[in-house]
Amino acid sequence: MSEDEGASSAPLDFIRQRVADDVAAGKHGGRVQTRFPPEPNGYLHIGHAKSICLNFGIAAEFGGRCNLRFDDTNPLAEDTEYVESIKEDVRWLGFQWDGPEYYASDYFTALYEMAERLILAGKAYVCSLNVDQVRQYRGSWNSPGQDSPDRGRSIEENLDLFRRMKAGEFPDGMYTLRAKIDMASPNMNLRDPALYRIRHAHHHRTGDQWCIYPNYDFAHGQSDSLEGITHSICTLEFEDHRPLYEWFLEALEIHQPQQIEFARLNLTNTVMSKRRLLELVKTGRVSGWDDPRMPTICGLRRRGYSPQAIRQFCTSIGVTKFNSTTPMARLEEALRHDLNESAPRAMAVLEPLKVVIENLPAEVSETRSAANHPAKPEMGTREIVFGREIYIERADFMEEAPKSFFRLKPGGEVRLRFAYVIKCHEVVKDPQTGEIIELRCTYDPETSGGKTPDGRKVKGTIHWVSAATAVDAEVRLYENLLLVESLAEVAEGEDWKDQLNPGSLRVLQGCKVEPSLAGAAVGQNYQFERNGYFCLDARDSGAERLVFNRSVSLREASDKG
RNA sequence: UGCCCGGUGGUGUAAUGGUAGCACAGCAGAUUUUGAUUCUGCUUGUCUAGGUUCGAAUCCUAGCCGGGUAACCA
Repeated sequence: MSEDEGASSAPLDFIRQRVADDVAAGKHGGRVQTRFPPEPNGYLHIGHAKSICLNFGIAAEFGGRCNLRFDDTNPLAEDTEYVESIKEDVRWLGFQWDGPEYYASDYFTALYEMAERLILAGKAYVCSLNVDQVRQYRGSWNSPGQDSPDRGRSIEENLDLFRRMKAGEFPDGMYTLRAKIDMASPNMNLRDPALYRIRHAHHHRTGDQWCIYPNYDFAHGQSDSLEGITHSICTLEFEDHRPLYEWFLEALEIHQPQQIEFARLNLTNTVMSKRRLLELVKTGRVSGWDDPRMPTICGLRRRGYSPQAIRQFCTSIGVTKFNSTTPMARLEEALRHDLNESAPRAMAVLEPLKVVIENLPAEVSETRSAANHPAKPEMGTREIVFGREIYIERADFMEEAPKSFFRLKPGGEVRLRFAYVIKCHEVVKDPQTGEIIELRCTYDPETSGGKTPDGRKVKGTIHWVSAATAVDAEVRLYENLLLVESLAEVAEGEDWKDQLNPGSLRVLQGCKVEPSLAGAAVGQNYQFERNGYFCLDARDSGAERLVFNRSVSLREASDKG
């Protein structure tokens, strides 16, 4: 990891401060152990990356360990497809969990035994209320709940019923196991929460071995405890669950990790909820979980984001309890910051306009040397060919240009990067449509390498590719998924999908790229000079077809003519 | 309406009772064979009202505003 990711000199966020205090105080013997606990019911996104960087980062910085644990207590939602993608994404981000990957389902037997212990201690009971009744009995914010009629069931009967639940004697929903806490608690989570529900469902790992499954609250804390977690870091919405988390561990008298909550990441102009992400995939609004417009880790990867850019972004946004929204520009800036350093440069013309150099014979071609990085000679050079016919960007020519436009115009000069200064003499148009189809220019042989020995100023420099050696490519340009910054702005009753940006994907065919790019490898980032950062599309590129994704554009001056 | 949590420039984030700093964005300038990069400078902030203190962004009280919360989801 690069220097600017280091946390050594940076001030500690409130969680790291707390961990540091605990270590200093010798809590847990000075040991630090965290965990990243995804539910395998969807793909990881940039919000998860924040959590991953936090948990793995803290473990690394304090000489501790970090577990990967799948929180798979709901067989209806979970699948091995998600398990595999999550493992791949965590690794790709640059983290390695300690030991094997863990699963809450590994603890089903242990959790079952804990439940029996609670029953034996008179702290849990089997309840026959259905979902609606439970809701009614729970009361409201302003009124206390009522005890379930089964709350006074004997320990023997509770144990018998619970064992028969496990044995599969009852249909789904007939009984639940509930904690006996306080139906009048101001914290709803403490009004006799459900611990176990009957679900005759196939689990992705335990198969049909179980027909009762623990709920999150009963599984999470004890899983943390079983693994010896010291700091259980989660998002803000679990804050109200902390008293329950602690209640179970105290009732069971087992190792007690400290739950600490932080604010999840919100990004502008995109969607982050698993539900909406799934909806985009299912309705075909995007090509899949790894569509380059998606804020998923695999989407960002395919888009061309580097793991270090994502990590750098995650450390730069900080960790607090304040519910904030980070501008998407911030993520993009992190990518530019990384790729500006590391990406070799190349030339590619996205919307080609042919230029004929009239004073250069067709049979003459010149080889020129081009730097792969303007500030890093150690990245070497490559050879590019200059010939009579070249392509330039249509946008780099203007027939009637304002003064502020300093690229090519009729009668004007412009420098071809790494080559010569050319002058435009004639604009050839399609007689029918009036569309500009070709420019007739001459080059100045005295300006080899773009230098002007006579000292005249040529302000504009544009990129180009030679027609003779150019390779065809498809280029995909991306914009934000959402037109609005936040879906909170969408009125009640409206479909949030109406806010999707219809221009989020623009496909350009017939782009002309320099021949060196024909050998581009998946995972290699390039800067196409003056156009942005690009990478080969991992899914749609092939031997016969070059497809490049624009990861992010270059920053652009606002007064560009 | 209860309970819990939060509120520092436009956006985020530091300052741990002692000079309100940094990043991103914005603006201005320098450099530049990428209108990129780099460099320099600038604008903008402690929710409100009381209190404690020599001194408060920080501690206390009240209010205001924002978020979370009443699945057999996680």
